[in-house]
Amino acid sequence: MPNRKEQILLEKQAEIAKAISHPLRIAIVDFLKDGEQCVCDIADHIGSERSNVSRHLSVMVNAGVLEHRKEGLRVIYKLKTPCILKFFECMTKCLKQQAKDNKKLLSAL
Amino acid sequence: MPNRKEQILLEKQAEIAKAISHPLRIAIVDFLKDGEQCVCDIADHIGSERSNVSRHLSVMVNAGVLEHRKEGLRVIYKLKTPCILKFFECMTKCLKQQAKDNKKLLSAL
DNA sequence: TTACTATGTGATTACATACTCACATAATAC
DNA sequence: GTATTATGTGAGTATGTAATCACATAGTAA
Repeated sequence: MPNRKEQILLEKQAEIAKAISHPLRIAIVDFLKDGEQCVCDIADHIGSERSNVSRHLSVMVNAGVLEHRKEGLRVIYKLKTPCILKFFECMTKCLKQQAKDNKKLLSAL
Repeated sequence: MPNRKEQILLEKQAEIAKAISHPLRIAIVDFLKDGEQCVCDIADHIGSERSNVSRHLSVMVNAGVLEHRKEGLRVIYKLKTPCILKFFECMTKCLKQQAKDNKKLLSAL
């Protein structure tokens, strides 16, 4: 039974996790780790409609994962906090652990 | 345009992120960081119906975030990979960064 | 056996999300 | 001015999710 403050923290944390809980959004963040990009290049890279990509990007901006600025016709998006990349290291670690467990299970059969 | 292998990796990563992208699930993981717990104690602690908690737990088990074992009448859940806790450090860092940005913005007005 | 407890699941409802298409807006070039 | 390009958004649809209730199952105890 969390109190009001804890509840807000939980919701904020959930919002960040939710912001990257989609394959396209993970691909976008991974693409942006090498530097900022415009919507059109992001869309080309991940292979999805620009309107769809635009929506995914705004979700991540609202969660505080990305930031953007206008530059002529283009809108440039980039990672807001470098620590978001640590998520990916964590997830890769978790997946490796899972793979190891599966292997162990498999060889035990 | 990711290939098949990359696509699977993206989906797995998204599944892990999705597994903790809910306030109750974050509260559960946070509760379990101090040790394994049964469903009833988890439900009591986070203040939600057992049936609901049971479903949240199974989502996290399926994503490989938690594991469980039976002990008499109880089913005991615990964190599968300790690295999942690093998620929380990352998220807290991101939130602190956001708070700092907001403060800066506020004082600039 | 019966009674009780812990857990999980089917069915339902309400709500959220992802995607596509068409269109609006804003900046640029001519 | 018109044309073009990049981006974002409203509407619609299809799908997914969370929560609740009722019930089934499995283990325990008497």
